[in-house]
Amino acid sequence: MNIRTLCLGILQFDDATGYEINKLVADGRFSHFIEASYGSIYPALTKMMQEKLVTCRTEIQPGKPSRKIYAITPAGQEELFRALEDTPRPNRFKSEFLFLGLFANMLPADLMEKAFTHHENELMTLVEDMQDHCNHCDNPGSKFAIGYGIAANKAALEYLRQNKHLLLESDPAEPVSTDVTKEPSHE
Amino acid sequence: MNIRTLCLGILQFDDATGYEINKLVADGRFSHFIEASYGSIYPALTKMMQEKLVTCRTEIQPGKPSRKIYAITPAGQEELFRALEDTPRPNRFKSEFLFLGLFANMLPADLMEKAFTHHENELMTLVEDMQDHCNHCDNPGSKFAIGYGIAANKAALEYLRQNKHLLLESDPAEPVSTDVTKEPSHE
DNA sequence: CTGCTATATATCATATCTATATATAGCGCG
DNA sequence: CGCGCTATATATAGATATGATATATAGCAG
Repeated sequence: MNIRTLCLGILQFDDATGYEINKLVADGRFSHFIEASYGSIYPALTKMMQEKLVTCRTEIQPGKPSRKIYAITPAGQEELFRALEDTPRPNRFKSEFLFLGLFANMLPADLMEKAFTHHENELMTLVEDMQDHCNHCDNPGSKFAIGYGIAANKAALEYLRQNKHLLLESDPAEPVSTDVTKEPSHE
Repeated sequence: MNIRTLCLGILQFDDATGYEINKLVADGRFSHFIEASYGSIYPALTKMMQEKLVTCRTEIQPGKPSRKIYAITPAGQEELFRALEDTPRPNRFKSEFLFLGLFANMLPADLMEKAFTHHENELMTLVEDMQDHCNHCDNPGSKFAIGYGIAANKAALEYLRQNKHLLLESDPAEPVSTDVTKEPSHE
């Protein structure tokens, strides 16, 4: 699945400008599926217009750049549904925060604590935004997707809260097990 | 955070060849942090060798391409820990499966069902592999990361199972049963 | 003995991202 | 009232990364 399919999919729901598509992919309702940015969206739209997969009407705005509003054509829909038949690629999850965690014992404690706090806030905000968004959403596919995201991120958040002590060597006050034979004093 | 930092981070734990780094990033212990592939790893290593951030010793194998084993230098460690001070970028999660879900009501039911089954199996395998991996893992940072992944993906899997009916046009009406016993249908 | 997988380096064409240029409007702030 | 900031809107250059392939050999299954 590529940028073309993403754009066609968005246009299948509603006509849009390149600017609007970018917003939807960066922040909005289409931000959890496929990555894209200006540099790929505008060329994709231009090319698909040449191939008659989309049409474009120009809305002149006095004093502002004209809005080029794209709409999907029947040929575009064919291409879209053809592409959707391919087995979707596996989910992609990448976390720089977790990468940082690999080096927890080699880094200053305050740096790690700052990172944990930051990440926790990030997850909280994300879950709240998604829950908010979920309420103002009627499309069942979107609702399902957001629900999926809420479930996964809530679980991650809970895991984070319950296990951060494993990397924040902070609370030795409450040792988990008393019959450990090995001295954990190394490093 | 970029490919350079990723490579330095891997080499911080152990010397490795470009081939091995690629394996670790594609499949292995370092597959949940930052994306990379041959085309970016080899050039990064070459450049970092010129900059003395890594060293390279060549191990000649008769009949096979020589192994170029890279090791991090003190300057490389400095660069690594410098880079780790930057606030990690937010987690990235992208799912083509969820994108497909947006069009559930426009696509053939069997296509959607196939996609759901496939995705469910994918998640199951992933969770199992991670649990397996978690047991044979001593590094606390790695353990934490895998635990995080297990928590999130288990929640996603559970959500999937409990909500797939929302997109699989559940026909909750009793279908083909000629038997009118009260036995709840299951399959 | 053929095909497949694994080891191992390397690069090319293509795709994509990041950052910027251009232009205007509106808003808050001192 | 101007200053900076944000938002709207298109577009692209340059840097970066991906995906596929080339090269070469070994081991294993059928």
